[in-house]
Amino acid sequence: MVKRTNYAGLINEDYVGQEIDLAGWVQKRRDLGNLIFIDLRDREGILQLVFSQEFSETALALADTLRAEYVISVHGKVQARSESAINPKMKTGKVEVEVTAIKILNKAKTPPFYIEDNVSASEDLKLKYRYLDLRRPEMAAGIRTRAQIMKSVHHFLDREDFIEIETPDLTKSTPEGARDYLVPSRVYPGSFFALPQSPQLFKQLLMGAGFDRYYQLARCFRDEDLRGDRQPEFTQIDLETSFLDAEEIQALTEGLIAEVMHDEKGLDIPRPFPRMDWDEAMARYGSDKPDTRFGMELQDLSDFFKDSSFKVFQNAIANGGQVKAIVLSGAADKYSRKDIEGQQEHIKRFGAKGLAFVKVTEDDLTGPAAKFLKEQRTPLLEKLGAKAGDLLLFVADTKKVVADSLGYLRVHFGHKLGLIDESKFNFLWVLNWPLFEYDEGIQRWTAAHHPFTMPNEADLHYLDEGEDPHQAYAQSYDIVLNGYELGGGSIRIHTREIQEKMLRALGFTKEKAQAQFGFLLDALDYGFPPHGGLAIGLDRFAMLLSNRDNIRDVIAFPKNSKATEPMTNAPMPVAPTQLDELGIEVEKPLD
RNA sequence: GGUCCCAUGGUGUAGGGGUUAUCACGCCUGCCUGUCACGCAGGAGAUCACCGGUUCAAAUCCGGUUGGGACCGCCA
Repeated sequence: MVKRTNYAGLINEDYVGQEIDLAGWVQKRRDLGNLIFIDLRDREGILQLVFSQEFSETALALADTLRAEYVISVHGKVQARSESAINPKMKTGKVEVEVTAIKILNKAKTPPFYIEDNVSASEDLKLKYRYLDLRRPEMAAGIRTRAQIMKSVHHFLDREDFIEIETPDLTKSTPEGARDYLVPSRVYPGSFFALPQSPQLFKQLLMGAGFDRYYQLARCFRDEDLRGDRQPEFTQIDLETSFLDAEEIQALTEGLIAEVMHDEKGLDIPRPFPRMDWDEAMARYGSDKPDTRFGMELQDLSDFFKDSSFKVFQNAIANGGQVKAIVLSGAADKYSRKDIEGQQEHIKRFGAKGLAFVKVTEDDLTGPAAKFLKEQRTPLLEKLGAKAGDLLLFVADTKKVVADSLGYLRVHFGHKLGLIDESKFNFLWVLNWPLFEYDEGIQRWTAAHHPFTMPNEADLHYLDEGEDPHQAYAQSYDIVLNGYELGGGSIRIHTREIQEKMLRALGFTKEKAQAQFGFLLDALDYGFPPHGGLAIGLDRFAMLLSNRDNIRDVIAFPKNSKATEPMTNAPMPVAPTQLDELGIEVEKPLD
């Protein structure tokens, strides 16, 4: 086989006159009889090849037998196309290669879907033939964006004197957090390793070991149901530092992100990034990861409607809830009553009992709720900054239901109304999270971030016996990008005293705490430095920089939404002998 | 665990009780020397996901199963 001299996708006018050797896939054949055009595709792009008896009779004959996705190598001369033959839609459209020799390296069956961007094949089919899907330029681009990010991260953190350290994948199951993926131990039947949900405790222990600045592109595993931005295995840009406070860690993170944005997008993101307290984010956006590319903020009308004749509003307020609204500017005529009632169905998922709405006309309000609000039209519009032509949406309920519902509607209509500038990258720090959150399912308080998060200094006393720990806020911070939680971190607890208090507040007895986290508690006794860190979701970062809406698109071999892998058919039942060795008996054999 | 949606040639689809099962792309054959969504002529290709029910008659209606997608719960 002849050595390839160039990538097809990189050939341009500079190469005119040169003899080159290319290798790649047949994207398209256009057979005009004694003149055949082949679009040759390789990892860098597509280039037109010309076959004619003028250049080679043999090559022309072989070109006639080419089909889509055949793998070929060619030798030929780069020529400028005549003015009328230039294709402005192609990067290589000013040139073509006159082929004097061709070798068919392999044939191909007709692929089950077209190898081109914007294919409409089902997700399932594309995953089954993932190696074909990845041939599509937009898919390859996502994978390469991911690689670029990793490269920038290595460069930046290496320059900042971080030490890359690997932590175990076979580790210990922990009761807090997500469901573990378990790995049975052959040597100790009945005992299991767990795959790490994150390297959290190991990286803290590395601080205890004195490494001072650690990082890792860490694979993490969580056995929970999937979403567009969640896969059971994913990668974190994981870092931890000693002796830095939250602001210093944030500044460092901003440097890291700015470098990635510069390298990958050529953008200079202004620093410092905007910051917002968690309470404020929830109040203004109904979300702990607000998309700040557009306004339409939630406005609190609880005081305004305190004495309202509208019973729905009044009752919600009397029961300790809220009334909030969003203003859809100029949208009064864009949506029918039916459209809005459709949205009402959507927010029932969040527990909302209803969605009140009015359309603002020149001197009136219309819609089902109008009669209750008409009298207050002028002060209401003034309070909301609304005007004729606007559509007002109200939700009256508990604080959480109001935030979830209006938070969802804000994002939904923000997209629908085209308020979002898709070219923007709005980074935002969300600070001062609650230390705990109430888990309705198991009826107890759990760590909002994780159990090793340091409370705010002023809130430390809430962890004391007899106090209400649930009022405490944490020294934790999330980095948000365009409405996605890109990453998060915190200052960690570095004394045994506070860590024990924390575990007690979470319902651990002293014995259980020692059994589960004894290795950490003991380590804290041996001169543990103050420390903190953060982890960024590499998959989400790559997804957002590639303008995709599913992290599958930036993972070479992802799972489908049912947590299986259609190409290899994993997971699969295993041979009984394998189970015997592990001392495992399966209740209901699957075959 | 729950809710909603989808399943028809290789791919995307039309069809909502009786059809020769629609169309486009793709595929195959032939013709064609400037195409790039090539063109022209012809052709092949579908147990309408599976099982059961209703009916004289089911791709179509009903029930279930399987597979897939989105969301809630769950998950940082």
